[in-house]
Amino acid sequence: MGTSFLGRFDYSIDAKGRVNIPAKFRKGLNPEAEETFVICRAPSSCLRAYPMDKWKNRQLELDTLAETPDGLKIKRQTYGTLSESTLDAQGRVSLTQVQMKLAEITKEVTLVGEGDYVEIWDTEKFNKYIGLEPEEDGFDDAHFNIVKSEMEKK
Amino acid sequence: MGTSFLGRFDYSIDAKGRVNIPAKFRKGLNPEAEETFVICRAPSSCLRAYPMDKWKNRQLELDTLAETPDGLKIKRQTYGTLSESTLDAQGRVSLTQVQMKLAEITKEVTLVGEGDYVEIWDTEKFNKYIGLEPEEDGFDDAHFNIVKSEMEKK
DNA sequence: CACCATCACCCACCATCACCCACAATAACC
DNA sequence: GGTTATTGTGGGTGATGGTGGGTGATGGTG
Repeated sequence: MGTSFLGRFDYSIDAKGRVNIPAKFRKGLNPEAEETFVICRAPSSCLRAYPMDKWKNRQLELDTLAETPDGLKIKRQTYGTLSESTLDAQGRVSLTQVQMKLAEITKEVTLVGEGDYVEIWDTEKFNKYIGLEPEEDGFDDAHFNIVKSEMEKK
Repeated sequence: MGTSFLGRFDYSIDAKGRVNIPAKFRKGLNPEAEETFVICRAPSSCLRAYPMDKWKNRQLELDTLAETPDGLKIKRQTYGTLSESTLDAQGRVSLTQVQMKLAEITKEVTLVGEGDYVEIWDTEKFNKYIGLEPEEDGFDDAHFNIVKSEMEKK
């Protein structure tokens, strides 16, 4: 099975593009994942790291996409930023230049466990996105929009 | 079986039209492929390289196309840019003039593993296509369009 | 049949990455 | 609170992988 990834962790990326994976996540890894993550692009120009076993499902989804302009683009945008990375002896994965450029990662990195996968963000960018600065982030708007649309369904 | 091709790799093409195939992909090659790729045209004016064994399936698909104007055109556009290329001792394939012209390949080349096949692009062209510059690329739009159309099916 | 261009094969160099070790900082434990 | 285990960070090095060029065989052309 493997446990699900939960929690936020802040690390730094070194000159070789290596980022630490939280010990907690490493311990929860499925043996079938073979210590390997698939890292690719996700919405809002961030990265997602799937342990190998979980990635399989995601790939199945991608492969069923029709070869429409949108379908092709999504596939290429995903595969075109993708890499496989196996944990080194210290429990790190490494990012490619392309991935770092896309996610605007420079030095500080934030990992967010979201169940089956881990998102990798530039720390500053992520803080802005979630609106660590109170009252500026649209959290309330998004929340109330959803509540509202739920109510309209009924 | 052979593993599926995954990941992006950037190389350069030499004066003889030779492009490297990632060591990772070579290792995943099926013995039945006999180190040989079939290279042909794909949507968006790029190239696809199928290992011989996987190509067979693609050819079956093509052969079932009806002889409508569209069907004929697709077949001729595919067969008309096609070449077979066997890996040399350094693990490279070579592209034809026609293929390079079609894909606008000059020097830098990007290979994208997409499961059963590998796409070959001019690096600059590909970066523009996938929108490496964040927030300008329509990734989110395409993503949400697909999610939306999935929801509408249900 | 002679000539020339092209391709397949061979060899040599250099950059990059995977692996290894070493240390610092933190957390856990007694 | 002191000691030990764990976790995160950084850097060196040898093996592997990518690039470029030379040469003889092969096939097309006049």
